Amino acid sequence: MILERYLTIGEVARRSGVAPSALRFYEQRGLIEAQRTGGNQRRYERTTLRRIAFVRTASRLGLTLDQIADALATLPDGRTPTAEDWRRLSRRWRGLLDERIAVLERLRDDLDSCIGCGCLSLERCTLQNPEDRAAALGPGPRYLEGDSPSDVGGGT
Amino acid sequence: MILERYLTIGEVARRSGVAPSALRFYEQRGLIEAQRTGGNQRRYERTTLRRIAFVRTASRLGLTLDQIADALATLPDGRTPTAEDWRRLSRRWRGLLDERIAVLERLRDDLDSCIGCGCLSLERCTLQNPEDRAAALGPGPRYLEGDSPSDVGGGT
DNA sequence: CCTTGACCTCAAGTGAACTTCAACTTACAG
DNA sequence: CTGTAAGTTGAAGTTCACTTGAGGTCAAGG
Repeated sequence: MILERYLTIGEVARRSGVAPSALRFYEQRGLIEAQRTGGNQRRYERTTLRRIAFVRTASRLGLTLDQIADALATLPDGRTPTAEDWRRLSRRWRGLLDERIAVLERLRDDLDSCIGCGCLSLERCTLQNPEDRAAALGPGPRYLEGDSPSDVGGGT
Repeated sequence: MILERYLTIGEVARRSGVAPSALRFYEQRGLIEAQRTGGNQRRYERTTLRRIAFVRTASRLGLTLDQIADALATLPDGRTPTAEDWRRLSRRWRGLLDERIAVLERLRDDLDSCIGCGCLSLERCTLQNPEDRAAALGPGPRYLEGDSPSDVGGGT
């Protein structure tokens, strides 16, 4: 007999906005877990929704799934995490966000001065400073946020 | 034009900080071009350095190479681009940057209020608002679910 | 002439975060 | 009991921006 009402993967997907395939993927990566029915189907505890919320939010902030897994590993083992547990983890994002905003603002200022001269000179322009590159956005294009940048890139 | 000193791919790589393999890749994607020697080696015009600077900077701002190619396509055909040409293109980045910064700031504010409660609640938390999410990641995760997670009141 | 280092092409690999596919199996309403 | 929606697996595919590797050529100095 099932006292607690567990959630199927479809229910979790609907309520979290995360596709079933992504949930399976998260499980594979050790981010979430599930019970199984006799017929091998996943059944999620309700607290998993909060865990997924954490993962999605951290992901939006630009953390990799590995980093998120690390953060989740600091949660208490035996018991269901409390609000304070989640608070503790979330607080760490604050600094990260501040940093990223600062990097973008610096980039914007540099851009302003470069628009002034139109140079994009490799020798002089701050925009071309390789040191900044590491700090900027990590590898590859991370569009953290949505813009359909197509209206800037031109075309269509 | 015969007097112009052309640059080898290695020289361009050193001066631009972009790896030779990346330069070949950019060429393949139509972002830059080069003359060839009798022995089929690339020789770059000096103005190519500025073009590469543009590509790298736009890339740092989060534009895809396709979008950058579109932008470059608006440069005048016949002549070497002037400082004003580059200025015109760069100006369009300004708005993009502003937008991105604004989004991150909003996210930070939301985070602040969420840290207050530690909830990360799917029902209440702005951070979990699916509308934001659609805008969040551009290409990539596609959810086929059209449901809003606002069903079932009581919750956890 | 010979060696060495820079260069060439094309194909395949990388990594992040998923999605899609094929080929089943399970859960449950009627 | 049966039809079917929803679930299962593992492998492979996707996108982006490159890098790496194999196998070969070119340019320049001694």
